[in-house]
Amino acid sequence: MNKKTDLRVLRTNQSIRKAFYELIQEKGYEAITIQDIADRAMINRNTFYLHYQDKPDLLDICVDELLEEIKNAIVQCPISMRPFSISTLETVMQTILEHISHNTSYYQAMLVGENKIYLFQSKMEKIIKDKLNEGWNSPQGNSTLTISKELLLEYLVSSFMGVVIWWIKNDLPLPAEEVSSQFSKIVAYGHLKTAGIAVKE
Amino acid sequence: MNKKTDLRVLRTNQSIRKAFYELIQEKGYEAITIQDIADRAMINRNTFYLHYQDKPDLLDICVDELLEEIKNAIVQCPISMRPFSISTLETVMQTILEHISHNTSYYQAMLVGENKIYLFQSKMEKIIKDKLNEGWNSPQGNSTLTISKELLLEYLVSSFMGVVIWWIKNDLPLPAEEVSSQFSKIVAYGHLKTAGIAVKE
DNA sequence: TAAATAATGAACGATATGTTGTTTATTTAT
DNA sequence: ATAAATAAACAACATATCGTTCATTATTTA
Repeated sequence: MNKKTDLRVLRTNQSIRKAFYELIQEKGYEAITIQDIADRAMINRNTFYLHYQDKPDLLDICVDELLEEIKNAIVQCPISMRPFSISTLETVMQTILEHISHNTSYYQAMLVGENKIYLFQSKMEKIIKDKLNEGWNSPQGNSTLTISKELLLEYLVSSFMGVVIWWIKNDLPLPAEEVSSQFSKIVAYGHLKTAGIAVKE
Repeated sequence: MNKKTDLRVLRTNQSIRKAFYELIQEKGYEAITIQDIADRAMINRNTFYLHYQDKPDLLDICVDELLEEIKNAIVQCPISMRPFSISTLETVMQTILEHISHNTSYYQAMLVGENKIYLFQSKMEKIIKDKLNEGWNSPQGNSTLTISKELLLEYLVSSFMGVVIWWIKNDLPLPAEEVSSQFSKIVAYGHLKTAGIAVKE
């Protein structure tokens, strides 16, 4: 009687999700029709509407479900920005990378290729930004930054996402610990010096 | 007789572009119908098809025209990555920022807000990446980087775009020279130290 | 086994698309 | 200034997708 106990509901729903992720990678979200999903999931087009309002509804639910997992993964990571603690930033990234490594195909569909879902990236950026922002909200009084905090956050989030996406796109070429370790070093010391590139004024 | 001399063509085309940019910001690209554009531009729906194949065609042309200007702006900027020269990176960013400041409304529509055009950002990232990549193509032999060059490029481009978008989003709060100067310093020395934030191991 | 409910299948109106003609208005060239 | 060229307007069309309704069939739960 409960919606989640009826095997038909579960099976249909699984088929829809699977078909949807496949089609996103094949033809991109916008090009997908409800009939496409129904055909691939081998259900009647009408059945789709018994489970989701429309295509954006399906996308939102998929996106939010994945992001909810990221939120849960990092919620207990401690974070401190003043003083900046390398280990905490490293922990956040490593936690996220490890979560991604257990659900690679989903994140591949969401974040890689010309059919990637920019809504997902944008929402994920917000989550990272909020998390990093926590580190500044500790009651230590305002100090005098020579750069706008907003600019700093933007910079940090952008590079963070850049590295994460690079990692997924290249099929996780390095262990999660190594990527997060290198990233935090780059952030702290400047990536050119970290990489061993000479700098001339 | 030439398509570009007939005032009717020019006027109609201008109306279409203007309507298109407005509608992108108002309701987002996907929600726009050809009829919307025709109504706003005060032309017959049919007339649209005399100028563009379809909606994606119009978008592509708008995007590529803007990007062409960016390409032209930075094509003559010298760039060197080994040794890394702060001034060259600074020059590239400053050139781009100044170009943007002369066409703010277009870049606002393309890069800011929930209706931004991710295709544009993605193509712009590629242009920046190619440009930065030039700096490595000088014949100096392979050196041993401690980080993958691809990772480094991804990091650089992501942070570059992050700063640019932040700048546009906040209505160009600082002069272009200052943003590009600070950015290159962050890149070279690490943003935390640049910002005056203490780092603890 | 009976009741509940999920899924099917057919049909519908509404909306947007892209195309094809024809007519009107404007521009260019003679 | 006028005639030829062409852009734009207007109407009509077939097609596709959407979201909904309703009756019927199949499956699951109680």
